[in-house]
Amino acid sequence: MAKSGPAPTINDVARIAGVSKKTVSRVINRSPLLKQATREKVEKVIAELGYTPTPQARALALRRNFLLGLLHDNPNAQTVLNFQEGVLDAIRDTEFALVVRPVDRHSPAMLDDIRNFLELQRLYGVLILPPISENDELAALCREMGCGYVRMGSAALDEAEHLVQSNDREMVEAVVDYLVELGHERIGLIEGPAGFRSAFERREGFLAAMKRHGLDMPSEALVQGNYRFNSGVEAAHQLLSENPHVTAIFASNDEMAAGAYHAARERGVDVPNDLSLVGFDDSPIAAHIWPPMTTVGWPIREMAKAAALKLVAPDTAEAQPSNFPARLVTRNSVAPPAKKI
Amino acid sequence: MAKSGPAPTINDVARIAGVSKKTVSRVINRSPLLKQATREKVEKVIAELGYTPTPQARALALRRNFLLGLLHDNPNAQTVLNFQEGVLDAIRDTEFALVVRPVDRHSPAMLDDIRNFLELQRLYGVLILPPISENDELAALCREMGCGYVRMGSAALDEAEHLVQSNDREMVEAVVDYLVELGHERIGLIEGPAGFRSAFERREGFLAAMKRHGLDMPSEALVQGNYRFNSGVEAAHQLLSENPHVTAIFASNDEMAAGAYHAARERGVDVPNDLSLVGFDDSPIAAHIWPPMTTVGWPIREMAKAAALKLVAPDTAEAQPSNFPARLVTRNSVAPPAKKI
DNA sequence: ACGAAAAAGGAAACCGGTGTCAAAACGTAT
DNA sequence: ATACGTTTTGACACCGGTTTCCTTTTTCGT
Repeated sequence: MAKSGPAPTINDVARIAGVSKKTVSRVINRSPLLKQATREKVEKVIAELGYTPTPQARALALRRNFLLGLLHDNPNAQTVLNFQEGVLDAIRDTEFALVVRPVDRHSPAMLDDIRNFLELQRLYGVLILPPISENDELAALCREMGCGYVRMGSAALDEAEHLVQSNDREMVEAVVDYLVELGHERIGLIEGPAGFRSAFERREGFLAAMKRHGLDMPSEALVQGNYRFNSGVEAAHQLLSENPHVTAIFASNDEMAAGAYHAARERGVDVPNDLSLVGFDDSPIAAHIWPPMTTVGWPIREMAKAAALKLVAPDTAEAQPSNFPARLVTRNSVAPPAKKI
Repeated sequence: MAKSGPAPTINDVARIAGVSKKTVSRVINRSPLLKQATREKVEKVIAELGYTPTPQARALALRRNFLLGLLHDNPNAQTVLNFQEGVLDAIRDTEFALVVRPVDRHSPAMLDDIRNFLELQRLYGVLILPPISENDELAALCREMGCGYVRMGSAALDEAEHLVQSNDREMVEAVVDYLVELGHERIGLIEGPAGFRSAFERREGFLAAMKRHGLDMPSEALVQGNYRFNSGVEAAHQLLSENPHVTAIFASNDEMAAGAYHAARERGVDVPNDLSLVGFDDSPIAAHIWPPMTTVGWPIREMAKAAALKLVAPDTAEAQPSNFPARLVTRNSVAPPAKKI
């Protein structure tokens, strides 16, 4: 375990073991056409020297590197971090590493920034998180740059082969079923911003379920937010002003649902007794708010792992599911409606 | 803007410009000993071809790569993400990239994992976030591996030259001053776990300020948590049971303060009228909880940027501050105490 | 106009791995 | 013992940059 001086190279190993570089390379790469005795001899030297091949030399020789990129626009910090962990699960004990790249989807220079980034780093592949995963120009850019990619999505996008998808729509339907089962009939919706696939899917799921149950859905019971806390506050105020009889509200994500808590408190309406609230995402705020929020949770980490495997080991990835069922996380923000008015 | 086929290399540029590789290399590296005419000729070809040198070849030739690592143990998702953004601010438009590595500080294999990681990736340097930045063995490991590092800390650690530090202690004193000014005299403390430098500093700051104001600090008014939400709930229950006269509680971080909200609600005590609560960190939960929490906020992003510059551009970093003043973020979880009992 | 010093540019080796292809070693049939 | 087909190994070029060192060109004083 000599530990100082420059790190040993393949040449050192070859010289000491009395074989050629190529043979050492074969040992490293588990080539099957090696005599057992030779392999062991070389492995012994490798162990003694503590030799590790450098990824940069391999990258050069193989004309590809071992870097995965994560492109995201921070919809939710905990989600992003969980995602990072999931990717790490997939590439742990491999030579791959994960480089992160937050981007600003509101910047007109976003695509150019990403182009420069890809040009400079020559990544093996990138994982793209919603909402920018919905950007088709970005996907086209990756293809043009010869960079592998996986788009995480909340619905079927066009490039099915690159997508790890999920089933937002049916989950929202399940939420409505659950509320209806408890007796709710007047349910409000705080939807997400226009242009977001997830917002679209969640709204459609909601509307479909309401229709299926033969429930009335007046247009004032649908208010749009932008996925942020403050918009949830405003949307809930508006919704409750215009629809005082609403007994439950579904918000397209937890941030906005938390905003609705806030608005309810300001109006003196009690959650869950006067008003049931359901969010979506199971972000940490859902567990920490009072009363703890009923929401829909994703196995984000598992999805991230599958997405990363799709890039780095497409063969094993085929054995992985490409659809990850979410589940309803029931906590205490939902109760049967108070008696009818 | 021809965009297909393999990316152009330095050889292509040299051939087309009619110069040698070395001359192209000189242009790229802004060598001063070039004739203006030659430089322009080469630059023109570079622009036409859209040539970008690959970092992996440079990495090999220069015997160092352009990867910064982020070692963290997710104390707070938003903090980690802000930190990532700050690092990106520092390395944007450079050839550096940021690779992330969540670790598990409770795993006995943590150091070995990190050793393997550093050995494999040969990073240019790593940024270490609290709480694992307090691990001296980890710092020693980095030194042994010849890997640059910066430890983010909430207090003066031994290796001053590697640290971007902050002033927890005085900030906590400011919190106490603020509470005392409002008339609070019986103030409880929920401190962080043993072994955390930040927890230590915050407790010492608290105790010093109490003493300075001549205020009594019975030992039952100090309860220990572990920086997590649930521990805050339990600690607050214990504290309020044993000290019913306490009018304010300072918790060493926002998560635990949020837990204290939860406990207060369970006990039917109103925040802030019956009990003032102050947290530390200004994490998103502080803004989203009801009523919004008064807390202490760090300029995390700026600190991250400074830390990254310290690694990649030590000279410019010297011009940067190494101490970043936090500020008290006053929201609505603090009120003057109810009339004395 | 000439020679010397300085400036500019190029040839070849090198960084640490991998691919190609031929040579060496080995086993077996004749 | 010889010939032949496999298996195992090595020599050498190459990936795309940088470095060292040397040659060519330019500049300048006299």
